[in-house]
Amino acid sequence: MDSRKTSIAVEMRVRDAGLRPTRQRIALAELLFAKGDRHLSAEELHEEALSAGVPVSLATVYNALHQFTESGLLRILAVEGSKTYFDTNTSDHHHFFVEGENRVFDIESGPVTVTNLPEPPEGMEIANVDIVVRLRPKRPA
Amino acid sequence: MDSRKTSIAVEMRVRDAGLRPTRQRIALAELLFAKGDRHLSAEELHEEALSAGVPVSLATVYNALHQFTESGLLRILAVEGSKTYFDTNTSDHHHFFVEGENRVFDIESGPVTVTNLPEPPEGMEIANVDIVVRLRPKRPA
DNA sequence: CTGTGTGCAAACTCTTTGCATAAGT
DNA sequence: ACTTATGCAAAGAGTTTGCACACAG
Repeated sequence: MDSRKTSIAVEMRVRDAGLRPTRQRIALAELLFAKGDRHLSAEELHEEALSAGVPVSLATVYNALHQFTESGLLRILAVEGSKTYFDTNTSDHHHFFVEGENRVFDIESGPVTVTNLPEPPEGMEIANVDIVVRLRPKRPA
Repeated sequence: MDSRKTSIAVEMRVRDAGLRPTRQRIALAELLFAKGDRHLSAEELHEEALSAGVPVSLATVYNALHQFTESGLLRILAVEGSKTYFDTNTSDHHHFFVEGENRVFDIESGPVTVTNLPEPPEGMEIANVDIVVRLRPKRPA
């Protein structure tokens, strides 16, 4: 991968989000957006950054994740569990959730559709629809 | 409402779940199951119990909620946010989620359906499908 | 230069745990 | 009596915050 080219694209992305393209934010954005759709927690991203030789602090990772989320670059995943997971795919798509393991992965988008969605209450509009298909190990018959 | 009759039904429910019908568990189960579908956090249930004159400790509320969940009397809601919400309706149904307020309420069940659900991966089966319709205040045009 | 971002450590919130006491069977 | 549940307080995990220093424009 050409990391110089990636950096520039990512830098623009950060700048377009109204954020100063600092070393840390660019490094984090690169980790987040370089490899397609990802679901990860602050702690996971922090470790990844350290492994990649980017000595960013956990607090900065939290800041960046929230700022990216506010700017629409990320979305927070609606899954149970103590940690917050961020999703790099902000378009409408859905997830499998593995019970017990707290593991999440995308449902290959395409066919899944919801029909007969109810009207939202007065004064509200639908921001998006999340579908979580909860999986459990198949127990032998 | 006839609280004596309610107590007996609730007591059986707790007993059938394999749990000793202690004062606290019965009182909590009554609060939970008396008024139809509810979504609440441990802290909310705790406060409700205290208001109802049942001096139960928060730790016991947590214990009871988890035990009820393991027994299939409750389900954990898949919504973002720091608190865990429990749902007294364990059948397949779906939710509105109000952004910002962390408020959840049922979608009047009936018409909503999902089509073209993907196959679960090998060795896994679908435990259930949660649909969360995220709402935001409608902003004037 | 000026203002925003970062790092650290402490604070905070929600939840779990350990152990003595109380209650259920 | 014997066993399991409860309550309290302390510990733990995840996240947020305050403030001095560093960096981007």
